Amino acid sequence: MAATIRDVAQASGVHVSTVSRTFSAPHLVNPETRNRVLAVAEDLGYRPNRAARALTTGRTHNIGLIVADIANPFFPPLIKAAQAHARARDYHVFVADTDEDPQVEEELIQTLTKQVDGVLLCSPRLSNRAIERLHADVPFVVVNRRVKGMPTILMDVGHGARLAIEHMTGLGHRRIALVSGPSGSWTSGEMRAAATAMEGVDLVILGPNAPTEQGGLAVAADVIASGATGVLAYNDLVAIGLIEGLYERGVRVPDDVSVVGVDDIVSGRLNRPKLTTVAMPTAAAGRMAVDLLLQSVGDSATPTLATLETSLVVRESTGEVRQ
Amino acid sequence: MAATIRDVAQASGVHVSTVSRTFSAPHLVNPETRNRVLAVAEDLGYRPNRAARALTTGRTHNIGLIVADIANPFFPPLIKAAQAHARARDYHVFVADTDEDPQVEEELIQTLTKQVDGVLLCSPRLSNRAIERLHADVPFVVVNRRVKGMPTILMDVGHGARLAIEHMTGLGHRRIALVSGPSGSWTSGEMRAAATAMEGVDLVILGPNAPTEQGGLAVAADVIASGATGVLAYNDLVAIGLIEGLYERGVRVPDDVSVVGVDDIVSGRLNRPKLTTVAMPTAAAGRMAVDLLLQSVGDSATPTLATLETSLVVRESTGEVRQ
DNA sequence: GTGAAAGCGCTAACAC
DNA sequence: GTGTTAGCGCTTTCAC
Repeated sequence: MAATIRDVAQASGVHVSTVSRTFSAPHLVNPETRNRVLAVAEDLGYRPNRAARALTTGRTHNIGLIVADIANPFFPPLIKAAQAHARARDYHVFVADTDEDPQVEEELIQTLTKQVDGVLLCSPRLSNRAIERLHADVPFVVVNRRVKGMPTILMDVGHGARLAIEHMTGLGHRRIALVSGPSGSWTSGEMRAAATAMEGVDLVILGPNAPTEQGGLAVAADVIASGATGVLAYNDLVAIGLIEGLYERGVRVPDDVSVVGVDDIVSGRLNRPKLTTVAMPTAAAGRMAVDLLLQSVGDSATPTLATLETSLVVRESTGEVRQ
Repeated sequence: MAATIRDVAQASGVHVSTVSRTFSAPHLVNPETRNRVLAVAEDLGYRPNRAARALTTGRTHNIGLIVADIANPFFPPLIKAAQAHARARDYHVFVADTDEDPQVEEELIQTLTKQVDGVLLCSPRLSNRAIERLHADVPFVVVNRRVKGMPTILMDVGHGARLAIEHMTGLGHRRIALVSGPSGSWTSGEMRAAATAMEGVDLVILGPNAPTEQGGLAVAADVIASGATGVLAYNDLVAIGLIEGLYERGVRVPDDVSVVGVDDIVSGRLNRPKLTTVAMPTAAAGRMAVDLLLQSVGDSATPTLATLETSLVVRESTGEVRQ
């Protein structure tokens, strides 16, 4: 059995409270005693039990990170960044995957609340009502979704959509197709709003579509039928599927049609043609979400909204319109 | 503040132990009482505090999952599967990323041990000595690495390598290049051993190489110089980089050279040419690792070795040798 | 600066 | 079948 605080106390001839202090309030203990305790602790391989500590302090030093789908390439960079950032602040992170199921998500959060100081909700499927209810038990930060009065990280995909469309009109494209995502998606809504508001663009909206390669593949025929020469896809997966679908129908990218994705996942960089895309600041979002969460754990009454900028990465899937 | 066991006891007119029993040993309590307690608990939104429970039972119902790099596309399917499987068994999972740093890894495991019942180590960078030392404090399962006397999940990449090479020789390729991975890698060693043992193959080994797209890109010139017409790459990332590098040098895949990867990451399916690859059973490995871990938590004395089969997925990056 | 003691939320003997 | 009690490993008053 691993050493406990009592073992250390006994072995160093002080009482448990002194040992406790040397770890949680070192300045309160005589340097000499402190060093002795530290030496013994080192010797015994003692490490404070965080769970036991949590019982009295109310701080678990854990956070929960809930994403829709770990295997969706959009998430791993966010998870990685959030985890690294949390750990640098001495927090461990539970990660869980809801498989896009609201039921699972709610159940999950409930069993997690007691073990964490807060939860990071990434693109939750839960209703606002459910989120607000759960919020009574544990602090939240939501990413890419708006829930009133809740700390939020948004990625400004509307701006990215504008950049993408301007990029294409700059290349001479007039008729632009927006391949939208699932109907409930906040991101899709933002893209649509931004695109619709732009002037001098002959916009056609296609969708809703599944946010996957399949979704892109399936919409290829519609894109061709629409007569658009420029396409902004809901995300990179859709863009890649679409390019594939166009290719199968003898339409070349970027020669015949230009395609822009959203997210900047790894596959887009690896693919040929390399995908022009709206880069989402996923890593930054992960870090900032952790910061916001840790901060709102301290003082609960500060809902904040942070909007992170997106940018356009021009690669090979866009080109000048054919004469 | 959330309801505790005492609140429930008081509100339902029984003692805490009875409440405790209704949750952890329901059969020991009178159905009538049990229902009453359950109703009150539901009403109060009571959920047992798992951390507190762990303090007395010694079972946290958490596991740790440590991977080298969350953003490496090899891992997310494993993480996803392990997490889902664990949760189905009422376990939560901490996931952590060591960024390939042994120092970080060891420190991480140490702070995690008290909060988990066991740790899943995926392709650890730690020395065997360090692993064995840590093992005194917490059960482990290691994936794709051999540590004596430790429960292990291996993916039979040697078999996959044989399949890949046979596939290429079957297409008429005689001279085959093995683009190996980092020198310490168990996977790379297995591939090499399997390839070397094959007869009737004119094998040339290139490497070690970085396990990344860059590694593949950098080795392209050597592959061409080697005169090989078939290549087995350390993993898909390397294969994709290599194809890119060959392409830049005017060498076409599969027309001039056939390339096989290992892993079966998403990008390989999305890329053109779609990658022929040795599919690693990552999801199955994740699930099985959890099973093994949970089992070895029960009875500590059963180190087991499970070897999972790999398979060859033939897609578009391999073809008949040019006449 | 250090010790004593209570208590965090829960389980596990042991009584009855 | 249920109550009583001790205690898991730790922090935190409160004394001294």
